[in-house]
Amino acid sequence: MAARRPQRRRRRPGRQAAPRHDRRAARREQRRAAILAAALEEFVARGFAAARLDDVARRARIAKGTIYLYFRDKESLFQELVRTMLSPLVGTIEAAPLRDVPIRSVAEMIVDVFIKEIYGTRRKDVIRLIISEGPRFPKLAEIYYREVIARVLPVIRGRLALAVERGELSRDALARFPQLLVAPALVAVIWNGLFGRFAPLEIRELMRAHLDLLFGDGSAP
Amino acid sequence: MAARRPQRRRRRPGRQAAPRHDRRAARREQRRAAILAAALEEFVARGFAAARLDDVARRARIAKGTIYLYFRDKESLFQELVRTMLSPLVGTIEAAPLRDVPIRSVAEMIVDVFIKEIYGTRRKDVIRLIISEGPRFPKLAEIYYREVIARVLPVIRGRLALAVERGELSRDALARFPQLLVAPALVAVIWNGLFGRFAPLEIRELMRAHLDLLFGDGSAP
Amino acid sequence: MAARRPQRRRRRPGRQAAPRHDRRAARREQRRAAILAAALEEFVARGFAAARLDDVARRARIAKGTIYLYFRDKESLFQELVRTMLSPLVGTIEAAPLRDVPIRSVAEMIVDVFIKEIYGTRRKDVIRLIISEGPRFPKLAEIYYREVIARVLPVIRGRLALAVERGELSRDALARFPQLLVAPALVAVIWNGLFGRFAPLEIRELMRAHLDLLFGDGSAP
Amino acid sequence: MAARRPQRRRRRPGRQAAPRHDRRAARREQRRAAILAAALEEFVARGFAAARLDDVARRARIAKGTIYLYFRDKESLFQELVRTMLSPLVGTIEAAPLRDVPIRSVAEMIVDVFIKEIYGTRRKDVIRLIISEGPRFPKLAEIYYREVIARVLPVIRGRLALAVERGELSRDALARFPQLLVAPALVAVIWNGLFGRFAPLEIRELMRAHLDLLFGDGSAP
DNA sequence: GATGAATGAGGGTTCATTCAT
DNA sequence: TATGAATGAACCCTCATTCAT
Repeated sequence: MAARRPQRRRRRPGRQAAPRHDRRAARREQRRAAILAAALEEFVARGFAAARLDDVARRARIAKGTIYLYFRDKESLFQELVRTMLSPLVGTIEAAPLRDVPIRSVAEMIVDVFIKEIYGTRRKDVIRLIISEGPRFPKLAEIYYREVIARVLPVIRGRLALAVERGELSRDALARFPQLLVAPALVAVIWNGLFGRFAPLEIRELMRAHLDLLFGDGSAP
Repeated sequence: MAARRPQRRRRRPGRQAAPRHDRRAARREQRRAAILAAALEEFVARGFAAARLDDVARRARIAKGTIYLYFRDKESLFQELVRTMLSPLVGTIEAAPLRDVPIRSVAEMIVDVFIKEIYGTRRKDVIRLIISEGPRFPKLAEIYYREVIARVLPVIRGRLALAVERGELSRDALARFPQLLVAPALVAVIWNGLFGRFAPLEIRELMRAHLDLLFGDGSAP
Repeated sequence: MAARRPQRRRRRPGRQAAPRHDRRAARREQRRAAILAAALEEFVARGFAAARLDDVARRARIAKGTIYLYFRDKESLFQELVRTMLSPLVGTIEAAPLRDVPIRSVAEMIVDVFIKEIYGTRRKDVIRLIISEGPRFPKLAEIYYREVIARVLPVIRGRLALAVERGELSRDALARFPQLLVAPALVAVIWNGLFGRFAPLEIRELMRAHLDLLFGDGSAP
Repeated sequence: MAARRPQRRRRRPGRQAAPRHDRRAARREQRRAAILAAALEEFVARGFAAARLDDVARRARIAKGTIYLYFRDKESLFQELVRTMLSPLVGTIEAAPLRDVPIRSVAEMIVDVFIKEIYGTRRKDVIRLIISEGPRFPKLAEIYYREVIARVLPVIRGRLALAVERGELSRDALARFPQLLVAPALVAVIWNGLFGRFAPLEIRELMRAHLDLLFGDGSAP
């Protein structure tokens, strides 16, 4: 049996179902993901400056030097982390059929996405990281703005403007400041990160109350 | 009897206006303030971990070792900074005559205080610091919660509950989640810190729109 | 079966005499030794507190940080130094065939070992270090007591007790206080460390005189 | 009564029983002694390098700067400490009527003095300090040698030589190496400093055994 | 590619010494 | 003379980055 090991390593010529190239690329992608996952944990736990690449490497079960084969330096790793975590989310929003449902449902959808895809995942920690480190890394804030905010906000603002046009909304306040829609959700992220131990803030209740204030709760005209 | 105390402190009139002891205490307070001011700049600019006490000292025009005559260590300096910056604000809110004005005015007052005393000052940076560093410094979050949140929030919540009782508010949403009142203002602090260069958010406009959503703008029933 | 282990270690003959792993371990051991040697010089020259790891590194021709790859911290380096220097000596004493030679020869052997293996080597400096720093590093004194004193002393005491039993010694003074045997040698170490410049103490002469006092010099009955 | 305080400060002209000068000198001497006492504690507890003048000052209940009014610097303070502690002892030995008592009594006297005046007092700690720090402070070792060793040793050696001459001693070993007389006592100081917790060494018993070995115990010829 | 030993700049903290009061 | 605040050099230790294997 031990004699077979060498054979496994030599590939029979002309038979590769998956070419060596692909398998390498897959392995590479796997490693990259492992590093990013490890980096997320460490950056979240300690902040950018205090996180140690040594710990990232250990957590990803690779050698410290290997990180530099995948990322130029610590800051670059951080940037890629943010990009990787948040970009997929943008598609979800952009693809949502916002025009075809009542505005209150649109708002509920957006809040739901925030709660499920951000508050309920590690993404909330990434948001916290952006808030924390953004001021020190202009490039980070810029990436986030360009790749997330600048793509999501106009979509939402557009739908809200349409709602005003259609008479679904009697005021243009929300259309002018779409941030008002999710502001409490963001505050919940921060609040629970800081004060969750003392006075946890139930984000679902909070947002229901918020939406009731914005749209009425249906119980009364 | 109490009237005599001041007399003991005054030395013979016309000899020394400020005795040596007082002058020292004054100088000490001045130095402490200078260090705190310098620390604020550096912590805001670089975050806690990356800020260098060397720079704090240089900025305060003192020697590095002098910092340790006023603060036990870097973390202690940070804590004192937060305490010093935020505590005075609490009194303002606590002392406000909230019960005797209509609830919309109360809300406007609170928003005004936030805009003038936080957004318009260095305090907004302290808030940002707390958000950034709080998760890593449980003690910091606790201090802030105990000394600020836990003292201000009940006052506001109480007034909002009273408003519900009095029929000033038709829903109890705000009373249950007073955070909804200032959430957008906090978001404005964060937003402008991150994206002010790309898309500044006018906090006054934002909060007027917010209050209009909550209370109506008076233009329409 | 045990015979196969060596085979597993030897790679194919004629290819690599020393596999990479062994070479690394050897290099590691070499470095460790270099650091310990450098630390000995510096600690002896300046004492624990005043010795600078910077100088240790320079002397060992490595970077400052490298020390921390081999030793947890300064104190740990110090402890390892003491352990490394003294432990090998213990075996020598334990293995000596004390029971089969006359007690005077035993005493001479012990004194010889002290002179050759301690007084004649850097170990005397380590002894001085223990004396100097022991009171401040209880752990150090404990290590030394447990690993050296507690292993050597009973052996010597046992042999002396046997000598009393056998009638080789007419008094039990030495058996009760074996320290009396080497006390002058220790004093010589200290004396020459302090006053060698003014009045060197010839340890061989001193110890011969000492043994003569204890056992007689054979010239007279 | 309070009115008298100012009067106490003004001295009535022409009446000083003790002139101002003397009282100042006395106070000065007192302070100096307090500093030395405090320094002894601190140097003994932490060693020269690790002792902090801040602690010395606090212990002496003076300001840190005041130390520099009495001693040039830390090292100078250390030297003066050693000098002050040991010099008085020398007179005791020099003045002892060594010639008129039997040599065994002389030896017992010397041992007694060591036990009472060194082992039983803080002087043992000073001895330990000299052993510890001497190699790093040649001046210290020199002072000790010149002021203590060089004055005491010849006296003892002389008496021992006389004993040989008189036939009180059959060998000249002790006369040639008077250190042999007190070596075990010195070892006891060191031993108990290091290992007292594990295996205290009873210096009186030890020295009695030692003297018995040197002179016989009288029980047998 | 992967490793992990090695590097060395950098920062928090201490403390002997100075000096204005 | 006495004080104690202030200084700043020094030193331990960390960790991002490099590089020989």
